[in-house]
Amino acid sequence: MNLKQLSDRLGLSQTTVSRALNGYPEVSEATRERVLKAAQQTGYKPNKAAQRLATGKAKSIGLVMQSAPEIGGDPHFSEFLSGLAEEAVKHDFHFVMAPASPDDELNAIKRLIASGYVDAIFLAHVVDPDPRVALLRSSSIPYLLHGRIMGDTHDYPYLDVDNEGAFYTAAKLLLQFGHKRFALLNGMERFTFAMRRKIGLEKALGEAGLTLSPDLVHHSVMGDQAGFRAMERFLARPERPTAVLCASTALALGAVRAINKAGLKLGTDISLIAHDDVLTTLRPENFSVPLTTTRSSLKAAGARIGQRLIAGLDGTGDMPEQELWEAELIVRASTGPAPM
Amino acid sequence: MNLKQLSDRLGLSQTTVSRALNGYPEVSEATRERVLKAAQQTGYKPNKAAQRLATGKAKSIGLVMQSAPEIGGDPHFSEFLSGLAEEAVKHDFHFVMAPASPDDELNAIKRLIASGYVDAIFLAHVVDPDPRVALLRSSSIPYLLHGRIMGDTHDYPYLDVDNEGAFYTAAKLLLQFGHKRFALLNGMERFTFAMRRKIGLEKALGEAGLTLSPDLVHHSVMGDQAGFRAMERFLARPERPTAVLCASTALALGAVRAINKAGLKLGTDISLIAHDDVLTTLRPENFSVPLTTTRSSLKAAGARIGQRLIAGLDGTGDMPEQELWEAELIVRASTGPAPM
DNA sequence: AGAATTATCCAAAGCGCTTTGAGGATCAGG
DNA sequence: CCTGATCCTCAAAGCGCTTTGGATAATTCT
Repeated sequence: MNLKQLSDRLGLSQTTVSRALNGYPEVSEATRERVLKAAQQTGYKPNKAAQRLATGKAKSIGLVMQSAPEIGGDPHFSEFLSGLAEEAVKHDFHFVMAPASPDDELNAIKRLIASGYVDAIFLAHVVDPDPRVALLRSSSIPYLLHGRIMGDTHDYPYLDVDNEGAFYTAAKLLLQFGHKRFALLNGMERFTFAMRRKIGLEKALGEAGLTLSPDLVHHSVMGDQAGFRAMERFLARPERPTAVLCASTALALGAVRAINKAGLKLGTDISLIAHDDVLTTLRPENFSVPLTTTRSSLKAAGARIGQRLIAGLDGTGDMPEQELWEAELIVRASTGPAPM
Repeated sequence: MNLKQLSDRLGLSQTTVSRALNGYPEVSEATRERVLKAAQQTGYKPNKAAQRLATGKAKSIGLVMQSAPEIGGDPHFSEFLSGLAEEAVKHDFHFVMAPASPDDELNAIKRLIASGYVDAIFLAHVVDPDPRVALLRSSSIPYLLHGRIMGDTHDYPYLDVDNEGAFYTAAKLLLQFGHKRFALLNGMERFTFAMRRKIGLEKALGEAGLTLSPDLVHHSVMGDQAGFRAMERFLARPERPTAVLCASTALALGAVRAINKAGLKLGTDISLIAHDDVLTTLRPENFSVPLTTTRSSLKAAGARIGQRLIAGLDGTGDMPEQELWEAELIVRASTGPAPM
């Protein structure tokens, strides 16, 4: 069923039907009702591609999804997506996901923009320098980053968590407890969120006259396996760390296992703080020793990004261009005084 | 840059340019090369919406994503998606995700079909009866299910894991070990995969003259928290189970924690087998006591589904309509003889 | 050389929608 | 009864692409 058929059936012109459907004032209430009812009955749904072609708007936001094996089943990604989705569904938006191999991401974005399929583009996993950001900047399509590039230039729209501040605060707490030897289980080094977390930690240590030993820093995907392995290595060192910062609860899961296996007691022999993205499947409060965390909901970030993007497109937008969310420090049992 | 501009610039007609670009034979090699080069230089990318409108094909597959809070950040979903994506990227397909609140899913599918944005539809989280399947069946759009409805009718295309067989086999192993009291930590009751797993377990028990106590069956989302709580309840019962089947490693994670907390030894006091979807972030072999599992990669399923869907659209397809994958039983340390 | 192919290229229609610029009713006021 | 204003409705153009049915130029055959 298309517009023509529907209007023929109603004995009206396509114009009138289209206007009735889209809420234009030039059509009488009686007619509008008749049209609406007929559309309902016949199950008429406008063809999006045609609509898109005619209006230039598509109520859709695009995202390229890196389909690297390492990033594939990332629960962080899906958690974020679910927030985005929740917001999208409210406004009848959908997303177009263009999967791309990592080396082809730039082209994927170009294709996505040129395709005319999307009204706006969202980007995550920011690195530095990030050619994708440069591309978006020079294109005319609205976009929004989850994360920031490094440096203090704020001439692009983003939503980010204050990762530096989060780990700075976390480190401060551990320093107060008298810890001196810190380890860091971080995400992939190329991502700016990981860089900033490291910087936050180093800053706090620096203020206490300490430095972060490169041997006690680990960068990897944020899975429990990586956490376990890295932690085992850390614990095997002659001077093992007494305080650990983890970039995710998944890493922490592995780390805790290594700690248990080594016969150490979490919160006593060794303190740990993890960043908590509030993943539905892995809650820090449910660890055998509940985890102290810096918390910031990924899902909420997704929802907020959806909101901003959509509002921007609707022209409703009077949104801040940049947003920096503070993470909450939630103290639980995994942190305690440094052992003597 | 659009077709008209490009052809003007080349002094050719749109027809010729279009044909050159799409590999039709009616154009000389010299011209084709000239066109291709110009397209390259100007960065011309055909407008997908227009292409779609003209051809009816869009190289895109649609999926409605339930945006229920419970299902939101499901790592199973993203694991699957990553497989799908990997396959899609190979063939330059993309997906259109239509988020939908659970009570509106049917409409979301209808909209997606009518939108003309997608060439095929994929569905997961099959329930029974599943109105979505009925809808797809009666529509003319190609589709594919991940999972099956109940019963033995095979008149719709699907890819499923033999969940019944997997849990049957798992239960058999435990029965051989002399276990008599079984518990089941399952996914949401309404999903057919959960139903089938329960059936598999019951069948094995039935053959041994045993029955599954309803008090030792738990249905919930597959997160560690739910696993922990349910397991704690099970262990608090006067006659606690000696064997547990878990529908996911995330559930198992919680269950194991409860077991540890109760001071029981996994693989000795209590045996556990989990279904392993091969999530990147949670590997059963990395549990403190490595988990015996029934394994079937979700990601591989995603890839396979992408492959079938795409092949079907290309007409390349000579694919089986139905596929049932057997899960492998991988025995590790979490299973052992029933305690005396 | 003239006719019949064949190789190239083109004009125009059409996909389903929105939107502009007018035209036909309908109603009130003179 | 006629005029101007107010509603309502319509025909047609256009969004950017593919594709059908010719046309023109180049090539081959007799």
